[in-house]
Amino acid sequence: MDHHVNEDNMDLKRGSWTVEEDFTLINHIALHGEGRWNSLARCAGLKRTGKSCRLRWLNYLRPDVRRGNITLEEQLLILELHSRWGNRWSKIAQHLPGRTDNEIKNYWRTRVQKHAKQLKCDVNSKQFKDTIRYLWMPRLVERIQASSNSAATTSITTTNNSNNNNNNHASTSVTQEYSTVTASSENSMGTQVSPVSDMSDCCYNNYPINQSDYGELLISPTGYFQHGALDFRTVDYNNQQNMSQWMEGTEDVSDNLWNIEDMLFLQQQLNN
DNA sequence: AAACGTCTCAACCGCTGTCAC
DNA sequence: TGTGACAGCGGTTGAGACGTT
Repeated sequence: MDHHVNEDNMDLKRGSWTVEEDFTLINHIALHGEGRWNSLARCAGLKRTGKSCRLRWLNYLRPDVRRGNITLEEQLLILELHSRWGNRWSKIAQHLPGRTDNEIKNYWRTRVQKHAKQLKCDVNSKQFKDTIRYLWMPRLVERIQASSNSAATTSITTTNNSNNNNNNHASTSVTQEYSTVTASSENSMGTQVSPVSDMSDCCYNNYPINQSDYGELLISPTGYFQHGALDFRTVDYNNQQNMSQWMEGTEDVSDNLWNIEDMLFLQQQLNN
């Protein structure tokens, strides 16, 4: 058997896909459907493994795939779902329509882990997770609110069309998701509350929400964040320059969620 | 302009789970 | 029950883009 596999592998192509290969794969799937990837690769005349064809289709060629520009709402959802499930990328991707596990994984590695590195703390540490949950995520919610409010204001001043609510659907529903999970997870104080009951509950498309609910989302379920119980002294902030660089951030949306108040708060924690 | 470092993301790899036989 | 084929997952890599000196 190995001999057979090796023989087959001898002329297998690897590396980047060409336009012609993409075209062949798309056409073949349009005619015969996806699945049975090894035989699909053979029948289509592609000198690729079934795995490679599957990956190319799912991550790039599929018509409903969305790439680039991960929105604030999506960032919030990724942070939240990762806090719940860890590196279960495909499971997380199921709740971001059009996004692939690969893209979410890349986002996490390039954006989120970068911050942990800059702070010189473990990305899996409780401190970093709390920083995400009680500083980064509320900041995202604020920004989502701000952008949806300004969008609403703009549309009110330009038109009285009652369908404008649709513009805010993604941001409202995703913050509802954040609210639900924040209230249902375990924090670093060890408070255990009930998990979300059903997978379908998690899909942010399913959540209607009132704008007035936002305020409550910004308060941690136990309130411990407000009174310094979050012990940032255990985080290695000796390199204050690194922290400042992180807070002041780069052009990336997720890097600009910090303002001077956050910095002061963190420094207070250090001094206590 | 060139050399170098860093970042991004598409693609690959190894492993595990599932299913048909 | 064992085995092989395949699908799917998470971790890792490397080419190219981009920024800096």
